[in-house]
Amino acid sequence: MKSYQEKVMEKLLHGHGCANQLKLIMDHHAESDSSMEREDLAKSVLHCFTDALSILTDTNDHHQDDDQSNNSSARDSSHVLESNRKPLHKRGRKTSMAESSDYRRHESPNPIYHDGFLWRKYGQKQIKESDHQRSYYKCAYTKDQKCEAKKQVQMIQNNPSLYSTTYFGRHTCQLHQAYETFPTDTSDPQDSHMIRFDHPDSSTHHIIHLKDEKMMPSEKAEEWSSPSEYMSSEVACAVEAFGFNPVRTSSDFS
DNA sequence: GGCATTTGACCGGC
DNA sequence: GCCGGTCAAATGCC
Repeated sequence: MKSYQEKVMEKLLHGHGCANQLKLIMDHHAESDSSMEREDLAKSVLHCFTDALSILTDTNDHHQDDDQSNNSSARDSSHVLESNRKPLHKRGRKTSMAESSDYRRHESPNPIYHDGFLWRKYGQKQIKESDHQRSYYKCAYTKDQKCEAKKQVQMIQNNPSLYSTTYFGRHTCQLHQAYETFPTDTSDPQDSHMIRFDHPDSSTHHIIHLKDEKMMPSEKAEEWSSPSEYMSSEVACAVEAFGFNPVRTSSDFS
């Protein structure tokens, strides 16, 4: 019996082969003008990715169950006594987060912007200069792995709704651990997916929000040399034109 | 019961 | 004193 990794690899290799065929046809479109053949190949690629995602989704569900039982014992052993709480004078801000040099901003129509990390909400405030409340999130691994990444989410526009997500600090948590517990519910037809690309010579990053794109497993993205190896040619061309490097992918589950 | 979220209070910077 | 960021008890959900 095949393991789920083998099943996923089989699907991905098939999809990769179909994508290569599609690319060849598109490169030599003068010789072959079969739109039906291209459409079939595109469907095959999409189908392979959908199957691979389904397998991963099922597997993730089992991993989450395992993780929950393992984490519960870890939490018990790291139980913090009441007397170990931070003194009151440690509370409150030290410096403005917006004045921090290490922050990145992203705007999205979706308030629940999934960037591949797990976040825990720790506050919400009505901001004077805005009509909308601002939500504060910490990395879910703040305690376990002393990850100090944070983000703020705030609605900046009503119609159409637009949310600003500002990131502070860098994740020091183990990425693979975050992905293993990352929900990947693809049952929703409105489901959308995102890819993050870090620019090679700067600290900026760019995020592509993909509707109806089926993505590959995030950990694979770092192994590929070209975006065309794991995403649709349309998106890959756009990404390669920008010269960005793929870093990670994620999917919405709202 | 355990977990995440909500919410009011607290804190430090300005 | 105002404001934004954080804490932690209360609350809700599963």
